Amino acid sequence: MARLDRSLLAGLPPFEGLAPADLDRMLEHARSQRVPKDQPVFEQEAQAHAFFLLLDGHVRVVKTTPDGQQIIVRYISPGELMGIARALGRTTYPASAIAAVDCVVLAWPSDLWSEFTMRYPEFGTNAYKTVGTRLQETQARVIELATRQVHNRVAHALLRLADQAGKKTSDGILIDLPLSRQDIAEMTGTTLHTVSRLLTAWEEQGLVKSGRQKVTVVEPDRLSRLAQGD
Amino acid sequence: MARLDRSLLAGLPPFEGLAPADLDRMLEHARSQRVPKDQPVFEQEAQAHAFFLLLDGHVRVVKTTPDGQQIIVRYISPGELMGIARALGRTTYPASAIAAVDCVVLAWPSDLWSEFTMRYPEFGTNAYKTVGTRLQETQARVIELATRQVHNRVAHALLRLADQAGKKTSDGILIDLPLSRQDIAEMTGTTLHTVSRLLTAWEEQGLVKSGRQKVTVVEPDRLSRLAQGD
DNA sequence: GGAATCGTTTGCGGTGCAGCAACGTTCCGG
DNA sequence: CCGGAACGTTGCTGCACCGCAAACGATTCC
Repeated sequence: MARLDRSLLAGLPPFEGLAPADLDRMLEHARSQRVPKDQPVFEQEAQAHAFFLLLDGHVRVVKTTPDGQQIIVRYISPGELMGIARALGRTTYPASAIAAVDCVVLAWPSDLWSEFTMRYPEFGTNAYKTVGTRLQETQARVIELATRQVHNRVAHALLRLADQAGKKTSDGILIDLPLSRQDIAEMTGTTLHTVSRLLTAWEEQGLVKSGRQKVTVVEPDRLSRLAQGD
Repeated sequence: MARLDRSLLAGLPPFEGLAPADLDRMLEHARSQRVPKDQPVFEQEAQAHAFFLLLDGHVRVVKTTPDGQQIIVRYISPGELMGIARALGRTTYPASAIAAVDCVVLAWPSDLWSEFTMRYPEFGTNAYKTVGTRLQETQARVIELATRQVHNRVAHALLRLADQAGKKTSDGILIDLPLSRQDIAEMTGTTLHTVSRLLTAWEEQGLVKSGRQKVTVVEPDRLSRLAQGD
């Protein structure tokens, strides 16, 4: 097991306000782990034996319906917790988490969850704040699905991704993870065909540039208007 | 202020596992309040000065979009907490809560939230479990909106309401609160027109009976098949 | 370097559902 | 008891979007 450096983690949201000594104590129980691209960190319905912190990379959280359709619930960025089934009062994972690129994660046994939240209340507070935030985000998504059209939702999804995983380039903001039309469709509740048509149309208007598993937002402002308004 | 009887509250989910003496201490700070039908318990964007427990009645939690569209987030039943903005790390209410019928609620000042969750950890645990449950429910709704057709969603919504506010009658399960076509539409992300068409079609097939602001589920099983399957 | 695979594009047809409009029905208040 | 408001129904029209199918480029793997 690699030696864990406290200084890399002290600033992260889940550990905000936590005493350095307590952070060290938590890290003693953590296991660092590499997860290659397209490999699962954890899988839907499996026993939640561990919870995780993403250190590096990007993770796709996916729910599969009984009839096999997939929905991308969210993308996890470095510094975020995931697989915190215990915080939801569950013993199994409600979704699968797939490494979108090669990732590094920290893993703790789920048994430690209640101990951590009790012994380190700052951590507990931060964790529950995360759940609260995700509830609000998810509710916003319900609203969007119920009231907005596909092109609004796709534009909004691209903006969120650009914000979350964007990398400045000469062309604009490159979404720095492999992102297929199918992925975008599963984020927005549509089909890859419709996404493809939208992207080619937007490319003609100079709003975005896109290629195989790759999207660059060229004009965030105009895209933002597309997302909200009209 | 009416005298509050502990025995009426001890069994409720939010107070599960809480010592009777602690429950009494919490009730000392509570204010009981009548809310007439169609009146707000709290309103979206307003300062979250209080959190509530519904004692009697049914409350509609509604979000209004910037452009004025409304979405019914959920219905609250007796024994449930609501307006717990503090648990989400917010200072304003993310939605409005409207009494669907004459209601009785218990109200506590929001300032007591952190005190309660710290001093009575069982209450804190229960409250955060509520948030976790709602996150899962909301995510299930995202899946449904993204993958199922309108008639599936409407059927499912009716079944949930029947389960939550159903009253056995000779005809079947009456949803025991005023429920307009518009309300159902706002729960499922469609229009009152489509809901009306669906209900008349289902009435012809003997699945439901419905009238002005009133729906009775006659054949839950067949409706359930409509909700999931085909 | 050629074949197989995967992601993408694009045309075409079909349809689920929204939007509008008109009308009917129930309820309520003066 | 009457008039109006609120809720519900229903026909028609349109179109946003899906689903299928076929073809095309880019990648990967022998």
